[in-house]
Amino acid sequence: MPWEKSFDEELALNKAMQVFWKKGFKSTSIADLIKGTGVNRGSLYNAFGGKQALFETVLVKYDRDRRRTRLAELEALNNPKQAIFNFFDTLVTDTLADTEKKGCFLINSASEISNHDEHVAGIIRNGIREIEAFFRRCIEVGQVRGMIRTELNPEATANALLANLVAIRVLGRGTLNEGALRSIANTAKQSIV
Amino acid sequence: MPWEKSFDEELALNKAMQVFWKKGFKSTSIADLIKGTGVNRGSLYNAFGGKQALFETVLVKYDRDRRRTRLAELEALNNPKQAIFNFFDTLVTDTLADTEKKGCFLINSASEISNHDEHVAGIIRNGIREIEAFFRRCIEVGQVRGMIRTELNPEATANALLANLVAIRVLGRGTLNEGALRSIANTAKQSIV
DNA sequence: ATTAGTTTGTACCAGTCAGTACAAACATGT
DNA sequence: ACATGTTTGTACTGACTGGTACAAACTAAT
Repeated sequence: MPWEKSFDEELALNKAMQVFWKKGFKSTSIADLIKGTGVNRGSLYNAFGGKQALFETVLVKYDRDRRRTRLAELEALNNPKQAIFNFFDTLVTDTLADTEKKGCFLINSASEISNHDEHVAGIIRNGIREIEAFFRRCIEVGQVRGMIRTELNPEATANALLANLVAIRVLGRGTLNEGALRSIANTAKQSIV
Repeated sequence: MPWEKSFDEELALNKAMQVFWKKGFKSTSIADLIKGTGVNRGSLYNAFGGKQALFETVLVKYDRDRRRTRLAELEALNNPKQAIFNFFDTLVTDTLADTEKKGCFLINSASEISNHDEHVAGIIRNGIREIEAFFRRCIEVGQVRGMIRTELNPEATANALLANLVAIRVLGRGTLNEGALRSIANTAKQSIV
């Protein structure tokens, strides 16, 4: 009967993710994916469909495995103010340590959103919206517990935090230096104390 | 002796700018540029060099004709607080009116900065730095004149304004809706009152 | 009218693009 | 040992990539 695949599908997806993450959809060629994953042409098309389908799979995987688990992790701290502080501290640390200047796959995709169809755009919008919702929940809970200023509008403040996140991710890929990035992260943190 | 060009070089550059602006460097093909400018292949290479050279020319032109003159215009108001308010109001208006979702050419380029060489990266960084410097000058002058809170750190606040600008430009291309964009612009304005 | 110096249009190049076709390789079930 | 049905590697497709070559078209000076 069937024959087992000679490659680890999960591993290949993760490697494909790295390639798309670093280069973006348009700049990634099938040849790049073959090289990056080690999976040959036939198997790649057989297992994942074409470039578009693979990108979508990998973006959803990123959104599920990284963004979602990361936010759940922070929310599990059960300390909303610390969650937001932790978020921005880690954000800057990661950005500075990221020698490949990959940034955030979701936000990178958002900035080339016009290259994608409505379905992918929906995945992106949803991911971004959930980040904003995470910030909002943190603020609301923090306010109830008296850890965050109650005069803040949770919605507006969440949007402001989102804006700072996006700017750090976009400009952290080679435009701004460490000092400026830290400054923005600091503004984000100060906005809720 | 020589023969006058049959096309308006300035006009062609502006049309080429539109194409690169909308699609980005990597996604723009020579065929796109020929169609967009109306200039044929031979003349295009003759007048502007290759794709890379044309992009650089057009980016510098944008930086000079748009970013620089816009900031000079605002600075000429001689009312720093109003300049910043005006900046963010116009920013949102423009973003919402921008049916092509082009965003800002400079910031678009910053988000694909890894596709470019060091020279182009320098142009981008310089443009961004000058925006930040504009914000900083506005804040410092505003503080001297008692129009802006003196407890604000001009540098940090300028970076925060820059962050809000970038987020509106990036997420305004199809990720966020009007309400969220206005919310971010409002946060920016509120941060200096 | 001839010449000189540019510009213009088109044909062409080699390389790359995403995607397909398909035979050979293969491990399992009989 | 054989049949089964999937996986794998490679050759190939036609379209597109950025860029070049070059003859024809052209204007201005002689």
